[in-house]
Amino acid sequence: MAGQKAARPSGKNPEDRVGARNREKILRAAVDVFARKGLDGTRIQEIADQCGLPKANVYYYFSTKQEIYTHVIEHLLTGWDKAFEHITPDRDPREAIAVYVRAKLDYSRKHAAESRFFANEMLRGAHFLSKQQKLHMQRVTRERSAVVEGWVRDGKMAPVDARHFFIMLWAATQFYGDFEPLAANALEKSKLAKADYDAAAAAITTIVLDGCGVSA
Amino acid sequence: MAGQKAARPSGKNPEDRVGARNREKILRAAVDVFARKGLDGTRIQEIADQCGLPKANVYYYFSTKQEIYTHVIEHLLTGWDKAFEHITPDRDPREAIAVYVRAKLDYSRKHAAESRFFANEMLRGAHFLSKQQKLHMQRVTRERSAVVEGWVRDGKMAPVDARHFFIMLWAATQFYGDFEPLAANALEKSKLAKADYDAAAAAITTIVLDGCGVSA
DNA sequence: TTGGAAGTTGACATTTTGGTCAGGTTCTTC
DNA sequence: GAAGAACCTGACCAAAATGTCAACTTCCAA
Repeated sequence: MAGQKAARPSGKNPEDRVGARNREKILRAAVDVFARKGLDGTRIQEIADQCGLPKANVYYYFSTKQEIYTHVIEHLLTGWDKAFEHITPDRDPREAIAVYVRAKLDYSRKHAAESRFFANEMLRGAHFLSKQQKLHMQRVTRERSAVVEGWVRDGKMAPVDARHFFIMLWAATQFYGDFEPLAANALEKSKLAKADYDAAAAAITTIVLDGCGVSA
Repeated sequence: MAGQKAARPSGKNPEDRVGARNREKILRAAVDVFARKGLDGTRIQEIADQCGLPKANVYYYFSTKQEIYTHVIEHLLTGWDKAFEHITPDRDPREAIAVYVRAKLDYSRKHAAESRFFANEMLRGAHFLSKQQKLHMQRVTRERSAVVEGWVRDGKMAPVDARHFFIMLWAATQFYGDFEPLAANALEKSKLAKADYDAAAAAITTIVLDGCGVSA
């Protein structure tokens, strides 16, 4: 009875091999558990349970817990700069920023586990990010900051510091997903609904674009 | 030789007793370790090492790890609403908000461990916050939101959603301390200096107060 | 069809760690 | 100065978790 499993496409090409799919399964489960419990709080047994594999089988694919963790990071960083693609020179800044905020908030809401995992890793000092990964993030940030700086040069925006501007947007948009309990508590709700994210998007966009209009 | 320790004021009043000071020492060390490692990542032995007490002595004062954790939360929440005191109805909103941002960023920088500990707890779902503590935070938020709403009514500010406004300020100001590696990386530095916090304060204040001045 | 590679798994060895305890010292009070 | 409270601590223990292994099944290519 060992090795019993659901019907699968017989593995002609490597991507279809049982191994590839099991790796995926493990990684998916791992994101979730790591996000909730952190690296040390996570028990391999729990990852195993969550993806319906025996623990020893998990160890067949990954030799240590840290190896799983590292792979998860690698996996996640692929989608990190996705929302940035809305920030392009040809676009109207007003619209581009609004769309960016929406996209980020959407990601925070729909991929809360990934987002939290990432936040957790940062909170811990980002020890598991490779030099290369950091450089990638730097490059992407630099590129998109240049776009904002271009807008400023063209007189389409006030002269804001582009990097701090992005940091502010990251912070605001991640907050709702990552620190959901705090945000919900502040809004006096037990948990956030989609409507709250919509309100957040509206508020952030308004404030960032127009300021809070205080009389000078 | 057991019980050997430095000269101390003989304990006339309870606050001076060895116990009180040791509890403090343990709690101080605990904030630091918990902030770096999280609840599960923290070994009592490490807290013990950090405050120069044998592990068994730590257990003399606190019977479980969670008890230490809970005490730390209690301890921290005392200072949570400190920065809020700048938000008062009689003040000019422009100035009050600027000062608030400064104060929060200052706290993030100077008490990075506390701030991270708190973020960590939120990230994990705030399981260890008591109902009472949540209510306290709600009340404080509600009060200060009312102040902002007052400013809006008086025509001193544009009609922003006060709660989301505060959430945004929390997010932005905590980010630099809590996610230092990410912020530093974005600014292409190895670590943040005071000057970076100053720049952050300036940028946040400008953006929030005046918006990024995009042409409508 | 057959041989080796890939995958599976229960049981086990090892290490780590939270927590206990008994026997001590030091402090305070009367 | 004596008794009891407060405090200290090395040596343990039991539970839990990581990681190993050897025997097994399934898959695939020739």
